[in-house]
Amino acid sequence: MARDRDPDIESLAHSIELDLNEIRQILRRPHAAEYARGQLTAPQRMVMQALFFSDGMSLKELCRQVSLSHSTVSGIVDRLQARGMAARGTDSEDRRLTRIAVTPAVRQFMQEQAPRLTAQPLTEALSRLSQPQRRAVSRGLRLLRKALEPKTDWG
Amino acid sequence: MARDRDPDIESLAHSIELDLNEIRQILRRPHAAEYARGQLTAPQRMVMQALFFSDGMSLKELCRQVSLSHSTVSGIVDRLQARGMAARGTDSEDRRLTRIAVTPAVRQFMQEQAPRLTAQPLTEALSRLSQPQRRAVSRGLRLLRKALEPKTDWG
DNA sequence: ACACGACGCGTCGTATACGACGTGAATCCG
DNA sequence: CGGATTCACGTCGTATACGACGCGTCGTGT
Repeated sequence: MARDRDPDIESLAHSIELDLNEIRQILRRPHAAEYARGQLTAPQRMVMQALFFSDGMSLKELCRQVSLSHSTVSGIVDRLQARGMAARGTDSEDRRLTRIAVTPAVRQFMQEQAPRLTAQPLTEALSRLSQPQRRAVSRGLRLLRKALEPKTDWG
Repeated sequence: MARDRDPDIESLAHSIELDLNEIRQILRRPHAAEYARGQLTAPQRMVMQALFFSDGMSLKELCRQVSLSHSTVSGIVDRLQARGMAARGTDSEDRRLTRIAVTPAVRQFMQEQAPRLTAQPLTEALSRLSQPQRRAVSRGLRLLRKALEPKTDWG
């Protein structure tokens, strides 16, 4: 079983793949333009947002929050650090951990700009939808994510 | 108007962003493992799939089909070409166009492997869902994509 | 015929994005 | 208590992914 090659599902998978590609592309593009002044790309903004709402966290925890591999996040933090927007420090409890946090100087600035850190194109797009439509989008994504998660046990 | 900062929508946008990230990550990972023997990454597979179902197409058309910028696709075709799986040729009608097609040698091989070119993790995930759930996923994505598309006119 | 703008493509620089590997620190265990 | 294992992180190599730039080609207008 499960080897039954269902053309309908495969065609649906293809169409979903294209939708995901286009959504990803649209979400990536405006960010670079919108935040060009702040020099923040979409992933950088996500990392800064996660850091801002905490007072320092390990790289591992940061990876979990943004759903990216540690090597990717490490590179992002590198650039953030080079710009003086984030700082690395060794945890005093466990010297394996790296404590990553936004710099105090930036923290003040972020406090005012925090609302602008949210994904604007996405927010605007959602605003154009009705409440039931928004729920449909959210539900569809959560369903897909759940179905994709390997560890999830589907009784 | 439209400047009313709705916390609900922003929170929803954040959650949707996380869902999209995780979906993307899951879809990217298994492909590398699944098609490691064929040396095909997910974008390479998409390009090959598009090429296979046509007898040569321009880079522009290829970009449109996979929703990627021409510079990205150009690089992917470079690697495909280096492996001898795709070929470039100049169009005789319009010398600006580059005619991209799968090599005849690979075409024979692809004919047998074509079914395996579909996104397997996605297909399997969708198989685990019921028909109404699949429709909910599809509908949610289409809604989001439509809402994100800038050119779309929303009466 | 011929500048000239529009178009398609290749390339470069930069930023993701990941797996694999190495290093050092903490933990486990005999 | 010392070796093995595990863990967190940094780094490397490769592959996306994009905008910007430049080149050659086409279409247009005069």
